[in-house]
Amino acid sequence: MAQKPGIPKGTRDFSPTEVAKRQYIISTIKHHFETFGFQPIETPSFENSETLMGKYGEEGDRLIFKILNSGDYLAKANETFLANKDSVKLTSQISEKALRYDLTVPFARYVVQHQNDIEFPFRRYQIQPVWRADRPQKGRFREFYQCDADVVGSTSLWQEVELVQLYDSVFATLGLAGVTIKINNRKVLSGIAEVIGAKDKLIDFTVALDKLDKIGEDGVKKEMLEKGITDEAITKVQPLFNFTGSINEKLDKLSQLLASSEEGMKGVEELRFICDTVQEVGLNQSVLDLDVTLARGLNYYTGAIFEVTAPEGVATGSIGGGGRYDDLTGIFGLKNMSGVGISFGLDRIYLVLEDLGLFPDTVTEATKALFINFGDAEALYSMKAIQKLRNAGCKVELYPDTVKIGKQFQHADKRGIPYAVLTGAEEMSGNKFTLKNLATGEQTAVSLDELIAQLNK
RNA sequence: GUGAUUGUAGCUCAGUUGGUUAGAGCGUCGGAUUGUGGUUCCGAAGGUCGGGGGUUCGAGACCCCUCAUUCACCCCA
Repeated sequence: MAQKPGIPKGTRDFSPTEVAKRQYIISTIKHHFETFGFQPIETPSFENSETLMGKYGEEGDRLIFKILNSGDYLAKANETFLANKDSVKLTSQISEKALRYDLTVPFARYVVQHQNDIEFPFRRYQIQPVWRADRPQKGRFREFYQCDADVVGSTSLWQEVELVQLYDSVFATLGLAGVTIKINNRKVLSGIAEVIGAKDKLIDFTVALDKLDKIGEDGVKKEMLEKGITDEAITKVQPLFNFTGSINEKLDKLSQLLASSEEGMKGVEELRFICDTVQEVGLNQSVLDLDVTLARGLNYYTGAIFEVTAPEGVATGSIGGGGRYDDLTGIFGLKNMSGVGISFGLDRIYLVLEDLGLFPDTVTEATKALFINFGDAEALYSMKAIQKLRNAGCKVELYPDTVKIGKQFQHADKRGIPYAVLTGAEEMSGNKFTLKNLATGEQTAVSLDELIAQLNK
């Protein structure tokens, strides 16, 4: 028991079935990315630490997996830091590389590094694992996949419109009804903070507001007070706690609230354009909703903010998120390069589809028919047919050992193989094959051509 | 990082106030059944009770430490 091998917490092995299901989601997402004109890139699993550190806030830095330097890494370490157990300072000396924390920052690095070879606006997608040194819990892993689509080099709000449509297309194809695409705008949040005179507390303010549906109105107010936001300011945002109505009604309310804030009004205008246009064009299945409490942790967003939540009743956090970032490449020295992107949380989408039983049966089907092995002569006869079947694109295989027929059937059954092919002396003499449907039990004698036709259906 | 939770067979779990040789279901393997599986019946294998220490005549059970697990918070996909 105790000696049984294991894997690090927050990581997972994937069985053949699980991989098949994951591939199904990935290929759906990929298909839609390409339909929308995005091109794939890949970046390394690990980056130089300075590329990642400081981009996700203090909390983010703590959650980045650092890679120890090779060789005698303590030799160069500062004695004082070591003696004082100053982990933060020591880390920067003994670790120069780190596992990527998301795909957006490496993408920004990529854009800056390859700016002369890129034709802008550049639409790229990227589907790769990322790592976070988090405590795992439900729907939360230390290694998980992100599927990102971003556009850089255009400030046009048509990009935001398209990204909403992209979300909608993917979830419609996956058969996931009742998905809500929530939208907000950083400028609106900034505007609110400005109007209530808490502009310096923007982050604290938004983080608290974001928790409204979780801890309730009183909880949010309490947290805001703890963070030093005044009673007076909280009174001013009172309307936000009961912010209901249609998108247009909400936008009108926001206009009144933010009338004195230039930035806030800009945000409202942006939201109005995106929402109006999306409604005009229409969505397949998803619902677009304006949620002023939507904040998201990443502080590099400057315009639109997106978050996608699973249908009600499914216990999972958000299954996607994204937004507009006007200056992400700025930190790497490339100014005026606005980008906007969205991300799909593969692992969480998997959990939701599994929960709702939305994986098509065909996803996990592998081998179509198993040839029963009666002996070497029969196996040779089978193998000649198998070669032709495979050339014709049929997924078939021969049971490798001459064991009891029952056992071979059982094997096919457990593998979920739908057909068995029997080739004994009888079949060989008539140049036939006995094809048995394992679900119904019915079996028929067929020629090779008929076999190919049957198994290719 | 904070607060809880649970560790007994491959899996899911029983196990009485501390008391002989630690059980069940499912799964695995063998047989009934040498050209017919998924049903049924019979049989078998499989355990350092997470690890270490302690209390006791006696510990799976009680105490301490430790490791692992799951969940919530922080944060986030």
